[in-house]
Amino acid sequence: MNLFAEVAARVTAALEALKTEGRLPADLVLPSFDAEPPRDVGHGDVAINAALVLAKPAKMKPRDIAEALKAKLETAADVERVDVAGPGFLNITFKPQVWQTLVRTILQEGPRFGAGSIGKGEKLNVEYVSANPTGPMHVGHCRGAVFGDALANLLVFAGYEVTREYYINDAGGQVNVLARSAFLRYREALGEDIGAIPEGLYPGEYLKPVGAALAAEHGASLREIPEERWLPVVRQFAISKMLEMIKDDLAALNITHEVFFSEASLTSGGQDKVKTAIDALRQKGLIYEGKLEKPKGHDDAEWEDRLQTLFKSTSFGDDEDRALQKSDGSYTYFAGDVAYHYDKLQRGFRHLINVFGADHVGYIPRMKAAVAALSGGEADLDIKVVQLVRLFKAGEPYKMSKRAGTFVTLRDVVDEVGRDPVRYMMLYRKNQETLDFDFAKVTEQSKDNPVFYVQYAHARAASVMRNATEQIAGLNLSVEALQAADLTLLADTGEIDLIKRLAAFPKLVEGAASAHEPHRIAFYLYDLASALHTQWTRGNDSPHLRFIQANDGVATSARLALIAATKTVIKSGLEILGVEAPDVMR
RNA sequence: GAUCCCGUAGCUCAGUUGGAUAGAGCAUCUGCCUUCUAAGCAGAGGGUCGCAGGUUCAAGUCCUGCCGGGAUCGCCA
Repeated sequence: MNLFAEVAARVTAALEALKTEGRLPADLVLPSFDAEPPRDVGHGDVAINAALVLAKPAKMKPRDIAEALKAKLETAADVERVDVAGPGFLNITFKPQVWQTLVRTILQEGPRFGAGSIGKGEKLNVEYVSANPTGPMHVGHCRGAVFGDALANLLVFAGYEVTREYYINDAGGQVNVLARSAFLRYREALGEDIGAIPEGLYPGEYLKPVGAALAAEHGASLREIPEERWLPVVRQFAISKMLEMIKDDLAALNITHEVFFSEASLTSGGQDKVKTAIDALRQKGLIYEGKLEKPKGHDDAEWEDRLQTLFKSTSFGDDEDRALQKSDGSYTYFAGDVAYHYDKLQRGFRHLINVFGADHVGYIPRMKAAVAALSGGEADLDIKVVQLVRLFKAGEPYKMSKRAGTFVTLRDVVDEVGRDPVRYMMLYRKNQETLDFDFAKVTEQSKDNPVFYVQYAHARAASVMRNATEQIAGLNLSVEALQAADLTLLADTGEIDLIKRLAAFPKLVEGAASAHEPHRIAFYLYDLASALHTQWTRGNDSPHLRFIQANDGVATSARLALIAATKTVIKSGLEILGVEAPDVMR
């Protein structure tokens, strides 16, 4: 149930009535308007701008429309009063029972409160992480992984049928580098002195077990054959080991994908899905052989004109057309990605979301162009870019070098600070904003770290429920009993304020889901936790406001109904973020 | 040279798709533990929303041009 959507429906009905009464032009097309919580508490419970947006098309003064609407809206039984304010806002103030009833609604709907608002069960694909299978996940991957996962959770909650995918880049040159690097470790495992790792190969220690496993499985036999024979074997072996490791790393963050899609599979087993996709584009007249112009900033000496197969992405807003085949005829990375997205479309997805790192921003226009071309404009692709994570240790920048193999792995971070703080911190920022991640601060279990603040609110709610049953004999805290509580006793301003924040949850979820912005949930939870802590402390100062009234089981039941509702919403929000909602703090 | 992201309180950042008097945390100052968990709460000070135009009933939010910081830029992935 969404209170604000309900009010919007009332306004629409009132406007229709005014049209049939001839007080608004009968042919008036109603523009979209908002019914939302006002920022200023002095402006009632719901602010409606309908009169303002209608003024021009209806050729009437906004305040006249507002007055007419006011007369319609203020007759509702649950409305305390309607004010026309400012240039023509309608401010509705509800009677307290609206808020009291909302507590019951939340208890009835439980974890479904706020869910299912916009997805309508439509299929939606979220592709995220997609790190190269050449080594362990480092902390740079972490943000995209957490963001994608929380976004997927959010969209599931909003009612989409979501598939989480990981695109494995197992077809390019870098997996051959991986294979040669693993082969070196294999020779090392056989007792050879391999010396320093040559330039251009991966130096990381994580390949040692792969080498050892190869030695255990193949003995010395691989060493006896030429590279063109051992390379595919070692490559396949190393990739699967790397994927195992990556899946373990993701599991440490509670992240799982339903589909791992192999780039190499596009052109294996006698098929060529890349060609199929290019042919589909060719049929639309979007493929040609040509040369690309030299980019402006390019060094003149190195430039050389080459004839390539190009996709006319400029027809879809890209700056230049993009190469699908290299001059030697092999496919570009982009060509494989085109084929992969063609495959997504053929699997019936019309809503696609890709999560990219900041280093891939230049790739966005061509990807959108490809999806627009392949789907004939039927599918939407949203590409979310997560900006860089800058590591700090106690305020000092924390340097890492990928070349020396001394990068901070995702696992290092999770082991050091824990899964919940990592996830919350990664989400407590807009995705387009660069993120400073300070080990010292995140490890600090202080108010500085919002995850503890929010989790503490949940634990505090659980604690109050536990204490109540101990202090009041025979108190029934089942959901059914709490629903039956006399909720008209919830009349304190702090209690009403807390309920109003709960009431905002469904609309907030809707906005976050349609904007693909999970961070809004994280910030909302902080506010909600704050409202609970506030009311708690008011009870410290004024004992009659405490949730538990040892001599009054009736009042206690009503307040615990509110606590239970708050606990439910905090838990729903934390589940979207993939963060635990503990009943006890350690 | 071009594209994308960012610019809001001393610092780190929100700002509900254009709403009314721009918010929170940290830091500073003043209070609250005999208490349902002080891992908490209340209050004060702190602003030319980078700059300049434009769009309209209304702009931190949309458009244009600058300034500053970051990322990216033919066949890598």
